[in-house]
Amino acid sequence: MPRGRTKGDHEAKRAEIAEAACQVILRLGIAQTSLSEISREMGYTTGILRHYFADKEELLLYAKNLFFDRSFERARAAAIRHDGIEKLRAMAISLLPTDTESVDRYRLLATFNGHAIGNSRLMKLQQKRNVRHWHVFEEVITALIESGDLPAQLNPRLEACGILAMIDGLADQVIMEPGAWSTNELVPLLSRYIESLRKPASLAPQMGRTAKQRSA
Amino acid sequence: MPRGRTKGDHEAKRAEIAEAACQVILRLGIAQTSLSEISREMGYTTGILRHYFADKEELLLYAKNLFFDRSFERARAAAIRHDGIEKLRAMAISLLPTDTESVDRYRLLATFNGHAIGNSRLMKLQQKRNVRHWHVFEEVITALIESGDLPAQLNPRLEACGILAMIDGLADQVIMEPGAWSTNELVPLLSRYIESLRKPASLAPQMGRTAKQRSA
Amino acid sequence: MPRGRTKGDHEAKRAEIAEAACQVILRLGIAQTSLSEISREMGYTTGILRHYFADKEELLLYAKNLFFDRSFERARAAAIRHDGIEKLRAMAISLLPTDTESVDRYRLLATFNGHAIGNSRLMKLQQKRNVRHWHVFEEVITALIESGDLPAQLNPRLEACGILAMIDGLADQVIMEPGAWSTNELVPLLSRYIESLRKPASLAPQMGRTAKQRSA
Amino acid sequence: MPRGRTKGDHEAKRAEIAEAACQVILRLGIAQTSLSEISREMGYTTGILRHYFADKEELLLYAKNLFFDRSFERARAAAIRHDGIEKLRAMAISLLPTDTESVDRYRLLATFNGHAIGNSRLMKLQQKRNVRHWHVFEEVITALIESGDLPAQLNPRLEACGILAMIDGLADQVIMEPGAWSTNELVPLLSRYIESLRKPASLAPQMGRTAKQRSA
DNA sequence: TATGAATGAGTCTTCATTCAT
DNA sequence: AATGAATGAAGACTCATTCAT
Repeated sequence: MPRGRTKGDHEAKRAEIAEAACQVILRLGIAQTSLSEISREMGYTTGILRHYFADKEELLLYAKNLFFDRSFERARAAAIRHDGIEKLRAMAISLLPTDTESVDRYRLLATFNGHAIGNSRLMKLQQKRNVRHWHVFEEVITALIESGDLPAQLNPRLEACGILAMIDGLADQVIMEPGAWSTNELVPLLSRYIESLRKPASLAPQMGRTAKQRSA
Repeated sequence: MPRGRTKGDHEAKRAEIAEAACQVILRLGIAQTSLSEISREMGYTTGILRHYFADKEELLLYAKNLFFDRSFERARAAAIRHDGIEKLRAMAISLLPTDTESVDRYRLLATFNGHAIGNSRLMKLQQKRNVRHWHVFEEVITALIESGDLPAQLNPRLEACGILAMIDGLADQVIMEPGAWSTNELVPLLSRYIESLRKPASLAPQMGRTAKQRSA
Repeated sequence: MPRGRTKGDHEAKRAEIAEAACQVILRLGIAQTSLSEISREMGYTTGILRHYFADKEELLLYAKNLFFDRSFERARAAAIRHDGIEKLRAMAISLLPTDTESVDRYRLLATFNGHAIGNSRLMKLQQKRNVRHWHVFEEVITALIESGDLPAQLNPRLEACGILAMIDGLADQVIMEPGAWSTNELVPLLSRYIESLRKPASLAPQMGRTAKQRSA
Repeated sequence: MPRGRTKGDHEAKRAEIAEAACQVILRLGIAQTSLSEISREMGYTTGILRHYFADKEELLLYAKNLFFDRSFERARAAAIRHDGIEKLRAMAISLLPTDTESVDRYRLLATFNGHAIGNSRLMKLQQKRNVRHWHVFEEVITALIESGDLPAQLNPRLEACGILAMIDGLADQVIMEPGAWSTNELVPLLSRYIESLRKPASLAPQMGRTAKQRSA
């Protein structure tokens, strides 16, 4: 082999760099995340980054995708062992921030989301990830409706959005006060939400914000 | 001396600057928000900022507080005209992102939250705001339990967290795809969630992520 | 006047900076002309350049224009005191590099021309300057033809190009060996060239590079 | 050992690299010409250059010489088939930029000349090339004077400079607007210039720039 | 109060060069 | 001979901050 180095290393190194970048972000915040700090995190010098990424933006983008695009695979994997509405519940719960690693993942998500505000290019990329995410849920919900496990009047797209909202919202709370919420509290909360999809009667005729119908 | 309004003007100018800062953040993203851009937004030059804020950090902090500390007052105000569980619903709905202004408020929130990751000082400040926020809900929920409108076994603190999670989570979704979700969809979703608090039977005995108990 | 500084300074400072840039280019070459060297040349620090120029390219462009766009005004001024073919001669001679200052001007010209190769944007700008330059000559030649001072069969555009070529070519030679050519040598050479425009008989029937007509 | 050609290959590779360097310079400009771009132009990677050149400067110098040192051989070759003043004309015309290749040669010349400004070492090298260049013309002119084809009062050194100036000056114009000047225009112009050497009467008594003598 | 000139540190980016393979 | 990983220095550019007016 006349190659000075092997080719496989390249992608692995990109991942290593991305990992380092995430560590720095979590430690110092994205505003203080400099390339020199990232390379120092790895024990290298700045110049090396150029071998693997065209510029800082590409590096951050890669880092973002590397970690988040995997999360919905996790959800799919969690679903596979369950049936009926349990499938939905298993998926949702698998996405909850339950340990340091998953909390950090949500901290990174919050970072990248915040970073995308005001940057339409980044925002579009975040959108895409998000859409892919709730497609996973949408599919399962649609199947559950067809199988009769969930009421027919549910809008799968909206319900997928709702579940994701609940999960992300809880994650936001956990991020903010890591010690304040235990898995034992969050799981039942999320379970009850999913359970509530089965009796969506009250969803019927509600309009806008003045909503006075129920007082009748 | 007729300059009695001097101090008031001073505070008014601080608010004006903070407003400009938020506009710039929404337009360019916080990473691209420079002091010169903020002053240009107002039609002034950089030097003026020094008269009103010690440094950039103070300015951003002030901007953040100015807009977010008001949001839960809005919720309180919305609650006042309602009774029973309707009070809770009205508060929640009043916080939903329904127009450009409120969407922008959540975009700013996402920005500041992301910006606080990795910066413990900022994070603590965000926490405080958040705590104050769900205290408002906690109080109302506690009152509703006492009045019998909500089941006694509910944990007010946790339920407040849940409602806020739902609202913030929905806001996150709206931020990402502003046109995708209408108020007519979000309000019933949120209403159903609040409705589900009334029958928390299923909340009882759920553990961890394996959760197979209910299939018995 | 509530102004911190006067406005007139601004343009003057730009010229001062441009002047410094040219000095550095002449001393170190354009490849070694860094912004820090330019600011050091002026006794300032690097940051100041940003007040007056968006980036390095704009600075260099401004420097180029500042010095070269004036040169053909010099030619026009030189022409004004003369008539007939003497006008042409006076213009041409006024453009010759005769002292340190004018030699430096041609050294800068060579630098900027070389710098524009491979950069179509810069090249277009150089073109424009050049075109304006020989328009000055073209006009005078056209007038001299009409007045009968020069033969009617001359192509003013081509002859303008020829005179400029002669001048620039001589300047190139002078640049390369500053001491080798005296004004006393160059002026007669250029004069004879201009003189030769009066008897353009031989210009008639010459084609391409094989040119065998004279052997007849 | 059948590697008798090793050294020849080495030199051939140097030329190949130099050729690539020139292509990159013409495409991107010398300021943007990086070693990695040069090696990429050849389909190699950066490391290879080290085997053939000590550093970048040596490479560029080699590239410069490779192409320009050949040009006056071209002139000599063109001269050989002609006699009398035709010899001079043939030489001059052979140096005119008439096709893409020769235009590119002058573009490179302008680049290297510009690059040498402010760098005395490079400037001296350019000088040497230039001197060799007009020595070729000087010799021919001297011979033509001796043979009576040109007037005795001509200064061969100065006239060589003049012819080169005319050629280089025209080349400068062609470089700037490649499509603007045809060979059919340039050749007669240059021919007339050379023709004018035969009647150098007017060269006699001209001084400085005030030159009013001829109006007597 | 407001300006804008000037600073200077920090960051990204480029790139020639080295070297193990 | 050729690769490409890694270095490290240098340069452009950004920007918060200071300050004389």
